[in-house]
Amino acid sequence: MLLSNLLGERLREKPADAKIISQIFLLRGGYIKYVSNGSYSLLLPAVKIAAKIEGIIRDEMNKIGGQEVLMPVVLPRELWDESGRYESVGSELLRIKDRGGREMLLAMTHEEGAVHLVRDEVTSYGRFPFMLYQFQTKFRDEPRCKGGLIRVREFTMKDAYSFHTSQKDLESYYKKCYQAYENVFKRIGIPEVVAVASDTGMMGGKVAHEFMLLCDAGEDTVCVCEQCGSYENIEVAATEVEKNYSEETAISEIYTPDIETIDDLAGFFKIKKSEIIKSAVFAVEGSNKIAVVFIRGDYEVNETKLKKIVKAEIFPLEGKNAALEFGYIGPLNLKGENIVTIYDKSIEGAASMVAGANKKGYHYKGVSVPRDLSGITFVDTARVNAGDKCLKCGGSYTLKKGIEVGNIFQLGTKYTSAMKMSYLDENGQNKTPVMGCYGIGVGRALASVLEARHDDYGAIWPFAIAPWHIHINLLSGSAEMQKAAFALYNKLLRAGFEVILDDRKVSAGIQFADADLLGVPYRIIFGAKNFEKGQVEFASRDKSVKETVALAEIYKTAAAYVKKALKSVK
RNA sequence: CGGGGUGUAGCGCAGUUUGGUAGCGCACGUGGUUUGGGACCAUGGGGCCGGGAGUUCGAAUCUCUUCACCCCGACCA
Repeated sequence: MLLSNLLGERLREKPADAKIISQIFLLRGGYIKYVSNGSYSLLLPAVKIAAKIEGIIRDEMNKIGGQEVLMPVVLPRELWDESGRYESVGSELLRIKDRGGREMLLAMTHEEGAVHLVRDEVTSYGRFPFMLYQFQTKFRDEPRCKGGLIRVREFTMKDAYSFHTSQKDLESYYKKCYQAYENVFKRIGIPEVVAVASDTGMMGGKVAHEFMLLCDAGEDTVCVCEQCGSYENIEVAATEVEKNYSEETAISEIYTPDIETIDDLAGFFKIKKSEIIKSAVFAVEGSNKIAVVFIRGDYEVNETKLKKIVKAEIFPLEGKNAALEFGYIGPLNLKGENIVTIYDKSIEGAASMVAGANKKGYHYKGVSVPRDLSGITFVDTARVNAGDKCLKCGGSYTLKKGIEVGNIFQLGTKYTSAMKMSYLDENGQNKTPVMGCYGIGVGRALASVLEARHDDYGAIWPFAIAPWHIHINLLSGSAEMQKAAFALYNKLLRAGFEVILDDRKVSAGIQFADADLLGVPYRIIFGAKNFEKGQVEFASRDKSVKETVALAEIYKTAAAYVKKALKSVK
């Protein structure tokens, strides 16, 4: 490739709307071009990197017995009606109509498609287990996209689906896939990706892991215990709340005008937040019920946990409601129709607490949960705080941000039973297969590598996924030097190496800056001064190699480095 | 969907307060001097000032409206 022919403008300045490292360098380096909210065109460097990432994923999927397929992006509504997801999934699912007015959808994931693909054919236990996968465009109508390729509406995803005759078999395959994922992330250059125990969300199923790159650009919060090496998504992480409550005291009603927030209360009573019972109010979707959660003042409600408890979508409620006195809601004397009260474990046994009196301008002091409330059960709805105790080892949690690059789910029979897939077992009995699914976002993986592998000037692509192996800078000089550079370029190409030659007549500074943005692992520099002495410079992008080589030797040197690198990534 | 902000050339921005010929830097074309970390001189091309409606002799600038984008929150596989 001649750089003079490469499409994709490289920018000197950071685009105003770009916020995170990978987005800035992808835009500045001419890898991607913004089209509209959450969609980008990819230019050659990004396409080449994505293809290499796909190649590595494909290799690892094949190694665990996967077979590649390709399903349609546009699916008929009927298929999603079978699983119930046409109704249950919200507006992230883009619903469209064809010319005949038939209802279609842009598949955002392919459990339905995968079951449809195999259910007529695989009707005997002898055909199990198997896994199929594809690389395919997904469209998800996200409410808010950001971060370049980190969170987009249209993207390429590797999605895989495995089918089994037992949960046990699924579990053993799940382990293989887990290992395959670790291999993928290692091979594409981000071995630091960790597996995080996670919620299964709308996918259903029991066990799930997210593979996360821990970094500040991440949108998920991961609860990490350094002591025992456990990683959990904050959505599922649990802790045992530290309790040391004071003696019971008599209850009294206190006039607290305009003291409505936890901070104000703590200040007013000169107490800690942990001495307050907080009330969090949520609307429950699909009913007129209102869930009121009583939780200790130093904790927040984890909405994922709450969703599971009320078995419905929930939305935080603020402001006016006839039955509730916002700012003064408490567990005692709470009246009102359609109110569901939920008590978090953090207030179990709590005494001498401050809580709302359900009367405008008043709070109670001296509330004792064991004494003043009866017949209640406590559930875990609390969002873990940094420093909380790890349930596994007693260590203390830290909270970190992470980018979810991939995920794996044990789905169980949610889709196979809903879509009436069955097979005959050894005894001629009808059985429902057990499913797993496994995804990796290719573009997100690309962006994640960039988040982890860059310097102040641009990308430092790991060799295995770099768009080119060698970048030749041809600075201004004699016609003879030009000839030599092109001769080397052609020789390397013929030998099968991927080479980009900067043949533009621009200053050295521009050439170097653009080379840094493109992040190619090895660089050969033809400059007049060295060339007069019969030499060229050979350097690596990560600065670990920099040597001046005789012109006669440069092919050998470059080929040796690249061959060695090629071998190491196999 | 709620709160805040921004829309002016491919990119980064000024101009809007106080209405009066649409500007600067980078990028791009041409000629020349340069050439190892984003050179310089000269010259040129590129704009419905996000869209619509209004006020006005006159609107990038004032009013109304609409759209898009960004940030915080909500949502999210």
